[in-house]
Amino acid sequence: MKGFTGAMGEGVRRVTIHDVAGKAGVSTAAVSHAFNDPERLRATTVTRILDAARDLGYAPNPHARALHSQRVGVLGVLFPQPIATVFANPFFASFLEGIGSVTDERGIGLLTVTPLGGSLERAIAAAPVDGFVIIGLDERHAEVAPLRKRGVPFVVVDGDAETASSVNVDDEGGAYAAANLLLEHGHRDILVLTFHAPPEELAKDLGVRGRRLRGYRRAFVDHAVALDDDAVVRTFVTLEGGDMAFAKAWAEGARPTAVLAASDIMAIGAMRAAKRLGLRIPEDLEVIGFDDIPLAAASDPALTTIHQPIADKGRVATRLLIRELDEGGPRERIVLPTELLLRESTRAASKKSRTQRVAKGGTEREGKRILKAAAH
Amino acid sequence: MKGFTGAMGEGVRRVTIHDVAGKAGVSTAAVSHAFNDPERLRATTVTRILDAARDLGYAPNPHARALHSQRVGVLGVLFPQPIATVFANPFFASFLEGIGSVTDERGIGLLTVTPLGGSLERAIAAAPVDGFVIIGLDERHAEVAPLRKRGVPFVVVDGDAETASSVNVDDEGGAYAAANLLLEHGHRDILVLTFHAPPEELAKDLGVRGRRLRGYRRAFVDHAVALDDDAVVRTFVTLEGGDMAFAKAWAEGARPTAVLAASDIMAIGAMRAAKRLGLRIPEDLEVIGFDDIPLAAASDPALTTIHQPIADKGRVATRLLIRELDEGGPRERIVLPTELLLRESTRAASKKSRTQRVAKGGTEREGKRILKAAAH
DNA sequence: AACCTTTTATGAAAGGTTTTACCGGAGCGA
DNA sequence: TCGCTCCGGTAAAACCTTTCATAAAAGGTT
Repeated sequence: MKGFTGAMGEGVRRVTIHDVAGKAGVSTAAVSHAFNDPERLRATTVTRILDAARDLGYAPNPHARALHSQRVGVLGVLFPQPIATVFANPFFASFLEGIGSVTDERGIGLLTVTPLGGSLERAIAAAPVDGFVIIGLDERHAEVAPLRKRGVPFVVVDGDAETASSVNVDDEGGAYAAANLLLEHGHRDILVLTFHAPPEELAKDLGVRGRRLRGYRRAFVDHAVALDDDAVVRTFVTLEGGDMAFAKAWAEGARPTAVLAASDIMAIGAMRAAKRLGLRIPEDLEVIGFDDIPLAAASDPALTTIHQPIADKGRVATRLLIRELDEGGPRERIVLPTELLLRESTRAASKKSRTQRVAKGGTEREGKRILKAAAH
Repeated sequence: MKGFTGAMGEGVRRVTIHDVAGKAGVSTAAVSHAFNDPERLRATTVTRILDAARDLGYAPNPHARALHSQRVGVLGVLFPQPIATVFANPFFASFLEGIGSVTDERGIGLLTVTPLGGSLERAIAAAPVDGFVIIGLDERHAEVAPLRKRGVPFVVVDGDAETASSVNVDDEGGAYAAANLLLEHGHRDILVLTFHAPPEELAKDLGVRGRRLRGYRRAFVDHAVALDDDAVVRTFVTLEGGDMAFAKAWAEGARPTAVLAASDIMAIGAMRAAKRLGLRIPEDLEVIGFDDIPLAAASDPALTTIHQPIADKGRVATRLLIRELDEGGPRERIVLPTELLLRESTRAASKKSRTQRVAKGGTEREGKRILKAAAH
């Protein structure tokens, strides 16, 4: 860890508990008590101390406090990618919003932790936090393992964990519903857009990518439709990635009548490419995404997609972590429901409500029930 | 500060430098040296210590390190509002992206700090950071003043500061350009949407709001057009705020031919209301925003606006702060340029490039030059 | 072998807080 | 008056690391 090396701005030594004790004519212990357990002291003494503290502008040193209590009141959110890309991604924005709503109400700080000089492990070691929410990284990941050893509690989101709590959404069920919709519409030539992943995940269809792909595949099997390997394309989780992937497939002669994208942003990219090629959506091409990012509703046409409760994932994970920190609560595996959201990029099949539930999903309320049920 | 109270997850006492020293048969000082200044030790000793450390899974305690060195390697970003609203706001997302790009490359952590139980002051006191980037808060703000006393360096963004560096954009110039465009298009009945602000700022037209309003007013004066007080409406910086404000003005009989909004999101809200009322944009109503958030380009019609380099503000502020921390660099006042971006919510006036520069603005490169120039 | 100079390693202090154990005194009942 | 409890407060240890001054070891000279 490099960080800063130079000297402090001004030479103003910070006022410490000793200064306050001196001014108030008491011991440092008394000052500490005045702040943390005023009952133990005579009322007059307390006010005398508090007055002195205010005059001096005293505030307890967070580092000293943390060192002693082994608690800083800060939670780390561990991302596998540079922070700039994190904040540029609306998915993470929603996720952080969920986490933030909990930390805020508990008066806890939020530290974003990203690879330090390429190494997540170093970043983890240097982070002054009480626990981690880990997103999109498997517990088995080499960089994460040391956490266990250090005894720092963590919760895994969008990943599997044996030794820690985990929060996931029903990726497979959502993917099944998405593929099922297109197959029911009669499509037989569907382009599947999925994303890049580390080799070990690819090999075993692990992680989010694997689960979604499994859902797609299961629907194809149930409809007795073959899913050609050529029809499954891996690309980047960006608008450009989706655009390129569709354009490339088209250029190579593919003529899909529908697109099944494992992420909204790729779906929107594919729509852009399709429109450029003169295709009408949904008349010539039906498109369905995954995630329901804010842009999905605003895109043209509005994107039919699988909604997943992104902010809720953050909220649930954070509550779990805090409980583990506070009470050493039990490990849990939470799976939140997903939901099919019919918008304009697919043809209306019935005159039912535009928002219909996925068979395997459920309402948000059910999601909370799942959480509660699992809590015992 | 409440935070956690309970016991640590497992009883596994963390491995300390003493454990490593014991295992390697050396003193704790030697272990410290092995990590921080290996040259001082014999090579064989170093490897022996490092091996022991690895076996034990040792990592230096960040809190102890921070306490001793008076440095944690974490920067705080101070927001005047709950964290959930922060991450929900694309403006802040861009801003954080800029900050993050710098902290990341320096291996520094990023802590978001928001009011703790309603009090920013308490949040500030409890935050384990080396310095703050303060956004949208005046240095004179009662909650911020204690920072000075505590000797924690900070940089103010979108606010004025006497005793600290500040980073702002040319709000007034941008606003002038926006108003000027509409006035040149011949509009005489313009609805101005501005936002709520604390009373003291309102009174003196301080802060971002004041500067933008000043720019609008100056243009009106230059065009010898009166700006009626009724035509300046204060509302919330949300889509709903802009929608409501326009609808209300309309309901009260106002029939503006153009809208001058001090923020994109309000402009988009106003467009929504106008479309609902059957107005065509830009034929019946020209609209211009401010900020150039991502949504501005995606809205329908695409919003003409004043671009401000949001991410750059974050980057510049962070570099300034780090320099002050490292070298105690001098205070600076940076003003970054703004830029008029012509899109679809205003009528095309000429066949020139769709992006044209504001007289008082400049390119990004010029922005950097300003920074550099000011650095001496 | 004695002495000097480097090199290598250590002891102890410092950094600021919280907390445990304890102490002196006051009040009270016997 | 003795002995007990309770109150208000304090001393000192503990949290873990880094660093300064210094000691010990190693190596080289005479």
